[in-house]
Parts: sequence; structure tokens; C-alpha cells
Amino acid sequence: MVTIATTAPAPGLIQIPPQKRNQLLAALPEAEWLRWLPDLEAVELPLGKVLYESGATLKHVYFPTTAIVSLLYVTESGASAEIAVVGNEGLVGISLFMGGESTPSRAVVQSAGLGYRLPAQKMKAEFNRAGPVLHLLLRYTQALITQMTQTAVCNRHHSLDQQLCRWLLLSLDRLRGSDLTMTQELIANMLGVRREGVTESALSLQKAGLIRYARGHITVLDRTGLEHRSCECYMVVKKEYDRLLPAKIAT
Amino acid sequence: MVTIATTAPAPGLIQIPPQKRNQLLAALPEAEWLRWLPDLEAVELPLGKVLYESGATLKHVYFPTTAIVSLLYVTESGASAEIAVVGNEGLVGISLFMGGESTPSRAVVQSAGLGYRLPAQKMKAEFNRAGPVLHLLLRYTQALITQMTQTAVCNRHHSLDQQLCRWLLLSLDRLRGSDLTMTQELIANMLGVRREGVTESALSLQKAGLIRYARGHITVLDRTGLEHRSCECYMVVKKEYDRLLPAKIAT
DNA sequence: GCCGATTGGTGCGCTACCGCACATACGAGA
DNA sequence: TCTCGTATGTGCGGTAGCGCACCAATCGGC
Repeated sequence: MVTIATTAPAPGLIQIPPQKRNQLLAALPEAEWLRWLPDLEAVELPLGKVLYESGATLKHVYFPTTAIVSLLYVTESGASAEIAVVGNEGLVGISLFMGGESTPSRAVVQSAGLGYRLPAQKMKAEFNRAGPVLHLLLRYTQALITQMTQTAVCNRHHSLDQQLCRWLLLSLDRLRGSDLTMTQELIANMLGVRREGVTESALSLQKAGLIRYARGHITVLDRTGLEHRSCECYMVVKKEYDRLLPAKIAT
Repeated sequence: MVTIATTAPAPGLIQIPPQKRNQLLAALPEAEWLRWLPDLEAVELPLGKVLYESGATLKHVYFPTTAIVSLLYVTESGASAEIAVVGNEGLVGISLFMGGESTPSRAVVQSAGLGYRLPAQKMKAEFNRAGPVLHLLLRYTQALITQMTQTAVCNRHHSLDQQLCRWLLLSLDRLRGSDLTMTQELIANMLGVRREGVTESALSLQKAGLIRYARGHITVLDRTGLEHRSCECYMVVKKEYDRLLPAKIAT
């Protein structure tokens, strides 16, 4: 059970509103911030929760704060592949303002946590004001596109080892700390590979002293090492996010 | 040498302006159409021409009419992978209005032909009017995103045979007729695989009577057969384009 | 403190694709 | 018509990752 404070800073203490732990929300101009606040609903995002299904019309957009959400596609034969990952730097449900209202992919919570959501109508109305919000959201969308294209490239050319490093780093960037709660089975589903393959790659990372893990809990020991072992895809994506999005907020 | 008529229908004959062979331009409301027309510059797009480089700031957006353009990413090691393909249904240079002004990918003419271009400033100004053009372009962008994500999925899960079918079909949809001028080497570069692999897959398609080809010229004999042999990715993309974009124009 | 379920580790044969080397064939231009 | 360059066909050993079967370790609930 989680109690979520949506208002009222503690007396005598300047407190960051929890909504601002999402960087897009934090980047809103004051006028927008005040207008959105009453409609932002805090939500728990437990592991595995499906935020939208392939082809379904969206009812909300989600702004994760401490959760991570995977956008993934499931093939007719049941195989899956992660397209992109969204954390507190972004939002889930771009097709709402892009105009399609749905996509062929699915959004699933990959790492449990909290977030906020805004009703679809409100989101569209705000977007269509065509002010700074529009540009903020489109820049985020472009960053997301880069992540997607890099996923395509990585799937084509890079080894499972490299992809695992990229994946760990992208996930890590979207969490505080250096731990993630994540079974190898889950990672395999995201990467669209066999669980055994992940076991093998993870073992080699562990032997190299880069990570340590046990039963669904991974600790990154040597971030720089991971970066070296990763393919270029991680850095390409990271640099685009840094370039396109407002400076990060301290959390 | 190509003469391009930008105005003046032949006497006694109702003629479609050549600009309208691009479906986005054709879908413009009358007011926009008239405003854009003087700034639309006809350009030849010869095979291999680079419309923009990775990371470079765009000076124009391109609206292909008879040409096809590939968006591709080249890795540090020189390997390449196609991210998406753009023909007369779309435009090249979405990062201009998305706000990034550049992307880590590159745009190369894959099939020679004609197109029109609009200066970057004009494009941004028109987009920022926030009228119907904005929504048209964003819907196109969402369709493009679908193509990109499906490329990622296809790279992960489907065989070269299937990918070749998908690729042929996507290219074919962006040309009139059933011929394409394209060496196996080129196709291999797009798909990010070995040339020999393409030879082998192409042979099996030819043996099955689906295509015929010789020295850089491919003729599709059995489109339906190709569709059956392709993975689901082709249809997913096609349906999203049909859903998101205005009805096609007769050309 | 025991038990079943979850998670991770390992072996093995298989296949698709890679990298390389080289043979062939077609076609445009001298 | 000959020739050279480009395009395509083929063979072969190597390897990354797959599918499957099974074992080992550890955790949480009773």
C-alpha cells in the first residue's frame, strides 16, 4: 500500500511535488503546470500491467515517475520484441497526440513503480493549444523515434552481449540507483531472445565483474565497464535524449 | 534531361499537377496548396543521392513523387541497416518539424526519380500555423514510426526470405508498375545482410515463380504470392498507412 | 524447517547466416 | 566483336543463437 501525496509540502520544508519527478511534467511552463495539476491522477504501475493493448484506443497518457514501461510488439507466433523503453523522462501514449489514437504495439510495465496519468481528452486539448507543450512533446517523440531506430539497428547487427549491455544501461538511466528487479526470463522477452541466451550473456558480464545478480535482482557494479562493452547504440540514444530534452531534474 | 512542368495544364485537357503525385501534397487544403506552390522546387533524385547526412541540419524537406528514399543508419563499423522507406506517400525530413533539426540516420535515394522540396524555414513556418497541415504531417509521422518499429521486430524475428518479401512489397507499393531497378548488392545494404544471402533468397523466390530478375532489374510476377511468403510485418505497416493517411490519389 | 514453485545453469544437436574465395555471365563501350 | 567491369551464382568452414531437456539452487509460504 502506497500513500501518494499530491499536494501540501511538509511545513517548513520546500518539497518537490512528486509529479515533477517526471521530467516532462517538470518541464511544463507554470501556466500549463497549474492547468494540468488537477487532472493528473497518481497511479500505481505494478509489474506486468498493460497500459495499452495493440490497436486499442487510448484512454490516458501515462507519465512514469519511478516506474519503467516497455513498448513492445508481439508477433502472431507469440514472439515478442521491445521497441523502446519509457521512464521518468517521457510519456506513454504518443499516438494520442500524433493523431492515430492507437498503435500496433503494446505498453507493459517492466519495472514496478509510480506514475501519473492524464485523460486522453485533456491531453489532446492541451496539445492542440499548439503552445510550448506541443513542441516539448514532439521533441520527446523524436527522441523516442531515435530509440526505436537504434533498436532496429541493434537487432540487426549487434551481439546478444552488446544488446544486454545496452538494455541494462537504458533501464538504469530510467531508475535511481544501480539495482533493477528483473528476471532473466523477462529480459529475454524484452530482447526477443531465449532465456538461456540471457543466462549465458549475464554470466559473462558477472564473470567480468560488471554486474552481480541473483533471483530476479541485478546490481550494476561497473557502469563504465558496461558502457565499454555495449555497442554504440546506447550512446547514440543517450546523446539524442540529452540533446532533445530539457535538462534533467534532480530527484 | 527531364523537363518538369510546374504549371499550365495542356489546353482542353484537365491535368493533375505533378506536385500532386505526392500524396501529402495532394492532400493539402486549397489554401495551403496555393501558399506552398511557389516555394515547391522540383528536384531530380538520382540513385544514391544523399538528402541528408547523419547529424546534419536539414535545409529542405523532400516530397518524392516518382523516387524512393531510404532512411538508413550506418554503424561505426560500416554496416548499414534500413530504418524505413519513403515514397510518394510521404516526406523526408520529419525531424525538421519534430523539433530536432537532425537525426542520427541518413536519407539516400534508393530508386531514382523526381520529387519536390520545400525550404526548411517555410516548412517550419507552415507547420507552426498549427492548422490541418500539422495534423496531416503528424499522422504521416506516426505511420512512419510504425514502419520503423516493424523493421525492428522483423530484424529480430523473421528470416531473410520473409524480409526480402516485405522489402520488395514496401518498395513496390511506392512505385507504379511491378518493376524495380535494384541490384542485389543494394538490397543487401538496405537489409543489412550479405549480398550472397540476398542472392540465395532471390533465387528461391525466382524458382517459386514470384519474381524474375537480371542484372539490377527485378520484375514482380506474383504479388499475392509474395504477400503470402512475407511475414506479417508488411501487412501491419500497410494497414497502418491506409488507416492513418488520406485516401490514395490516382496517378 | 519442509516443500513446491520460481529462477538460473548446462549440455547438445540444429539452422540461418556470416566471411571469404572464386567461378560465371551479361552488357556497355572501344 | 572483343573486353572489361559489374552483377550474380556457388561452395565451404565457422559461429551465434535456437529449441529442447534436464538439473541445481534458492525463496517464500505453511
